[in-house]
Amino acid sequence: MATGRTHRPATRSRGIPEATVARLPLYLRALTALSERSVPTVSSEELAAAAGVNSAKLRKDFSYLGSYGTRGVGYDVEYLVYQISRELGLTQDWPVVIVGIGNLGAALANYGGFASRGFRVAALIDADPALTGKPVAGIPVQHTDDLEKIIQDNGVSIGVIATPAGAAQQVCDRLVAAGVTSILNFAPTVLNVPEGVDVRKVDLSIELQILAFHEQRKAGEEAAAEAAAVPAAAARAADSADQGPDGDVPAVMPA
Amino acid sequence: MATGRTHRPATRSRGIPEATVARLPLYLRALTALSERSVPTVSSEELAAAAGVNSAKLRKDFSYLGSYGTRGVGYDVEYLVYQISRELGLTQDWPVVIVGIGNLGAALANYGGFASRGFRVAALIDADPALTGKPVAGIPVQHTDDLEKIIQDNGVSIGVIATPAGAAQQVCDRLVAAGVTSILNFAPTVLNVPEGVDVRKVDLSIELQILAFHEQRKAGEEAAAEAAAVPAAAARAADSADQGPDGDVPAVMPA
DNA sequence: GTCTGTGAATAATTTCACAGCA
DNA sequence: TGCTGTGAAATTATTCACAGAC
Repeated sequence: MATGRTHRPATRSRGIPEATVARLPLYLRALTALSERSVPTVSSEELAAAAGVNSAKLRKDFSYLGSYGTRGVGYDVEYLVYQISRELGLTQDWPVVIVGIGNLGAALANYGGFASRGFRVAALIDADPALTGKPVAGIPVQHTDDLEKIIQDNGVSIGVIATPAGAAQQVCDRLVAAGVTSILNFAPTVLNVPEGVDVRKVDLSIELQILAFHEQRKAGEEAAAEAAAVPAAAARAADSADQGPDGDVPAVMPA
Repeated sequence: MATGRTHRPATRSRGIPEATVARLPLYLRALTALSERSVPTVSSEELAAAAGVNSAKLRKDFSYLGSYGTRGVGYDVEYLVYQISRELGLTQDWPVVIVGIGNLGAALANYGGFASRGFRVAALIDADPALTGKPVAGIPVQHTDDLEKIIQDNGVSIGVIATPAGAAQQVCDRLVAAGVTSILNFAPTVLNVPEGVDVRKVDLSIELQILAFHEQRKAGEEAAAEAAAVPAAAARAADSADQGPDGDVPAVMPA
């Protein structure tokens, strides 16, 4: 699989930096909460705190969207909710299909956060005939055989893959062939897609691994620091000291 | 590796950039797959393709870990698996608790990707007494009342929150008070934690929203020009050429 | 010749700090 | 006065391009 190119256009889609786009949903959520509490306006400082970012970053982000605030006052909550929703494309209805209705697929089907934000679960699809017809989250599961028809009948352009890793690429290929151009992938595998198709990946174990890295550093800062700064042989000696199981360190060493 | 002192703000995580840490699990997964196929060595080009990144980035990333490759040859797969695992802290056992055993919590409990990477689900915890004692993924669910005891008895330092948003902060506070210092949060809310506690967030709907943004852009540039007049959307040439400027790597995808 | 490791160049992102408007 | 909007500076990340080990 050397074709590589599966990622978004490294350049800004329009004027908006990718990092900013990734934060817009955070702001939107914080704003929605304020809106529900009928808060009329909010300062960059307050909103930033609610979204978990700092205020300079938030103001910079908003500056890419336009000048939607009022100096000396802050931002109008409702207006900003609308502007961000529109910018994210959430003022329209997005039918999505979820493929792979295991535990995770069922969790996704039940997840309220989709429906409340312009996403509509148009269909659930699974390869297991035993599931076909059974309702999950009130939606009957359909069989993979009908995938193409389902996509086309519902005008689906966003697909969610929650299958085992082994099935993901095949499902992806079929989704893309049927017209899907954005894929949210929960399967722990790298998907190959043609130019023009966006893939985002959510990997449960990757996040844990990143936490483990930081956790380990908290546990013993200096020991780890030495290990990497020192030539391989020393590093290896160092860690065979505290590792026992797992057989041993692979014998092959460069140099 | 250049043990030499570049003046780096010692405030930051050791020498390894956060962006690199976030990619190590990707490399590790690709390497594990190669290892299972008994592939002895791999070049940066091949491994990068398997991990979905470009080779210069991969080599740069590895250079932060040390010089684990062999010029003219590539990387020894087993050795690299070991080094990255060690760097990520996966050579030790991490007991984790999952709090909130709904659909998502059950999916996480069943997820094989944890066990295979040094994470051990030490306990499942839920506030619903009806669930208490029932096994999920072979592990009996325990009641929230015992949260502190469970954390302490099992020496848990990593907690996973899969509760509804409303319960997340409270659960988080109790986890932290009981000694947890890393939290993986699936609840759609911003968690407040004291200094020294790491939080990573996985938000299912945020990813979909980012996709919708790009999808909208694909659908028609003119729609976006509705409210705010922007300079014409320069349709930028795609970044088609991705591989090295030298020889094209043979593409696997048949157009 | 091949392929890694890495300085140097470039690009993206964050932060600073303050001008300017309500 | 209070707070936004934004150039400029600082920081971080990516890519280039090539020296050097095999």
